[in-house]
Amino acid sequence: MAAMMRSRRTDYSESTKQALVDSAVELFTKHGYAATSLDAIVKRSRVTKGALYHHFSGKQALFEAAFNQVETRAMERLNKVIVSEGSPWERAMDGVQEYIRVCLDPSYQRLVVREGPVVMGLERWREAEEHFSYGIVRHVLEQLMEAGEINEVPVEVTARMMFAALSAGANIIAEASDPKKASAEVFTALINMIEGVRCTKRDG
Amino acid sequence: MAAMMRSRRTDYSESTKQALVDSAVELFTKHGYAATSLDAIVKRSRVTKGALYHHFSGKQALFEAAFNQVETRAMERLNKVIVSEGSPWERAMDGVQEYIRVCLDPSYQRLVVREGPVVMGLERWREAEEHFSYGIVRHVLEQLMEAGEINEVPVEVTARMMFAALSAGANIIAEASDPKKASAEVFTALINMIEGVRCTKRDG
DNA sequence: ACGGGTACGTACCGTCGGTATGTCGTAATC
DNA sequence: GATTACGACATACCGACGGTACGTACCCGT
Repeated sequence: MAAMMRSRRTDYSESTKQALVDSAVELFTKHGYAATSLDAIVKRSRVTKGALYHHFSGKQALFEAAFNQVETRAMERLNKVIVSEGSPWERAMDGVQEYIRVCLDPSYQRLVVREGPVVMGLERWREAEEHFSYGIVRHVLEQLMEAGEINEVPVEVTARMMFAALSAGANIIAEASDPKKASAEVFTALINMIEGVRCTKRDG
Repeated sequence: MAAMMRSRRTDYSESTKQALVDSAVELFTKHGYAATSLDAIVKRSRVTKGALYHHFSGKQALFEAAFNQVETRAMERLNKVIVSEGSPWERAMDGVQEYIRVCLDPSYQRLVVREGPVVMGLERWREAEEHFSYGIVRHVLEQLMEAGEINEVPVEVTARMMFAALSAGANIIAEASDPKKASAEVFTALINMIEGVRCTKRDG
């Protein structure tokens, strides 16, 4: 017997759920969490609050769904770059550049970087970041250490702080009147920071 | 004619206003901006909403008053260290250590670092930070460059990213089970980052 | 003493997150 | 193929909270 056929109802259901998440991402990005009413979200999704509360337990849960969607998309982009060929150092540099590009996405900035910790609470946010962007930064850093590219450093702490510097850099670029110039400056500033821990035996 | 005597009424008025700000700082720190109701604040201050709306235009304005109080106290501590004697490099290091200590204040973390940009909006927050902590970081960095301690770098960008790394480091320490160890790790990680831009002609 | 203005207190309104309940269509069961 | 059961919503409503309108007591200069 063939696998149970996917019912039409299920299609519709997932479609509305996806519509709710999409609307949430857009409106939360544009106006922020607090300034976005559920009425606005369901209106844009052409459903009612009944539908929303059928799929999600509340406003926070909807935010987390939106958060996860944005994070997942960002992580997919990053992973492509990280696993490509090249030396660990090169891949790390490519990763940095790609992450800066990721941070230029307004949704990523607003939902993940800025409002995430406030809305979800620090604990849950950290938990989520562990599986996503921060986890990647940490992974890259560990690979660099294993490859002998950089000195031994407290990984956890360094990764977090580098991650924060990265996010801040992305914010600068996003607001800059001259993104090209800002992007270059951020990149050099980052390189400088990383040079501080780079193994002295190697050269550029 | 002598200067107008400070009336008893004015004393009372400022006292209530101060009580409102103090309550705001405490409750916002403990439960966050959204989870703190005005009713709770006025109850703790033993006044009513009429008093609150007489002194402040709304919840946001009250938050900014609390924000400014926390920031001002923090800045006073930092300025004492920065203007003390010693070489630019030493003063900078002292400043870093003191700022880490400042960041251990839960009010500073919650109001200034985390909720500030979300509640006040990025624009107003940046504006405020320009006069406070970020302004100091930038100032120290410029002094180091003038003194020839570090290489020429894009000041604005580097200052912002260093500032972000600092804040992240403070967060780590605040949550760590072993604050002493975390504090040491954060400090070394920071030194590493700064070493990346330190002028190579000099030695430790 | 008295008019005026400051510093509040009281009562109320609109909005918004959340809930309880009804309804309609589809899918499993016989 | 009629019946039943359940999933996927819609509708109506509640309580909490931010904000407003208005009233009032008290001080202060004249």
